[in-house]
Amino acid sequence: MGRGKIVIRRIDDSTSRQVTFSKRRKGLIKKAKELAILCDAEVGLIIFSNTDKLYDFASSSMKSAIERFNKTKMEQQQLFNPASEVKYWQREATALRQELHSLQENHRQLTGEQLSGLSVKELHNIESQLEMSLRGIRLKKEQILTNEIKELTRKRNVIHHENLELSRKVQMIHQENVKLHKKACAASSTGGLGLREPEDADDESHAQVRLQLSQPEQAPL
Amino acid sequence: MGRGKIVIRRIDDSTSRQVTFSKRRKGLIKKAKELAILCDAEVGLIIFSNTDKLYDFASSSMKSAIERFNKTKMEQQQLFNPASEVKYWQREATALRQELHSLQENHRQLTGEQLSGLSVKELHNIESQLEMSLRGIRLKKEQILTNEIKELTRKRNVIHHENLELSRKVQMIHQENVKLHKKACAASSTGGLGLREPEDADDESHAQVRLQLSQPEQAPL
DNA sequence: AGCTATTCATAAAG
DNA sequence: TCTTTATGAATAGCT
Repeated sequence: MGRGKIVIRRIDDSTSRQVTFSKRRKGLIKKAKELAILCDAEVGLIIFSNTDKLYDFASSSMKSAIERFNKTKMEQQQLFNPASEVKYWQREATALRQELHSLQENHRQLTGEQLSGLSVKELHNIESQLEMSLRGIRLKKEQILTNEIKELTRKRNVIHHENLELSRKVQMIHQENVKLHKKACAASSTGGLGLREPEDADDESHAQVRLQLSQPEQAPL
Repeated sequence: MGRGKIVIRRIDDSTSRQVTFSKRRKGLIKKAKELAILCDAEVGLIIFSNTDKLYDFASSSMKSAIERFNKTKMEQQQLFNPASEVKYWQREATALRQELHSLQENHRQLTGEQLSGLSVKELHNIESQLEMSLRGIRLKKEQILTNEIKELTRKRNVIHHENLELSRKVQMIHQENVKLHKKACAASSTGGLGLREPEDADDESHAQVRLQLSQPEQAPL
């Protein structure tokens, strides 16, 4: 699978050998990973370059792979002198792993990743469970949204009332000014000068602006 | 590198998984050998199938590879002396516990047990995930049911055809009997006795029963 | 390190 | 499992 076919024998040129090692090592580790995942296998791979550099891959852990290997080969189980504490932690890890696996399976089923080997009845149960979960999720979401809407409505009402209050005050001030103005006019006409009655002053024109908000309605739900 | 592209994830179907395992294991071991020869490397490969069967390859010997691995690792981080071995397993347990907790939380959320503290966005994501799961479940269920319906339809057709065949045979037998009966009558009238021509005998009356089934229709879906 | 022309590995089907 | 075949991947030989 290259520009040309090659014979499988030690590559003499050290540079080429190094390059090929680098490429093929990567490929080998990739394939080891794929095998472990695709086929649910435990894989341990140890590679020493001819310059004594170590590269390794283990689907779970190399320790696990080696121990399993030794156990299976029924060889020296005394390779690591097992203190009782070690055994304790090993058992702990085994138990946790077991629990993890069982939960992972359940999770895969719930996620719909691993549905083979399930009966219609089992599928139906999972379906029901998912439907219930979905109802729960939606209920919770609606609760949150409802609360947010309520809160917003409350704030809007507060602001609306503040606005009404302000409008009223502006109105009052405006009327006060009109009264004062009329009195002033009466006073000036008594003074004999025929001045044109002025419109509202520019300063006061904003009092005419009605900060009218739409009426708050009851929030849905 | 096959008829189609595949995603690297656990193969659900155990038969396919087994087939793929067999092929890829061979390929992996071949490449491990090639790497060892081409690049003058020491390679050790341990593979356990998900049925606990061991396959291995070592360029020199597995013992050598493992010992060299342990030696290198020990030099690197003293991992396998008793004191740090305890620490190793403690770390292992901690990591597993962490993974377990995270998965448990995810699971609880998916199940709708623990929804507090989630934002609407997060809830929406979970909702989408659940909807996808549900679609998967339903698809799978429908597949199974569709297959069962197909199978039943097939069987029904087979039985229907068998029934038609039987009806035909019964008809033939009936007609044979009618012919024989008429001959017998002719013979007896030649004999001069004015006997009344009889109806079909009781034994033959069942030949009239038509075992008619309703026409099989195409199954839905 | 990249880049292709090739060879290889293997997914799917029988 | 073994074979066949179509295709996607890996990689040998160059730059």
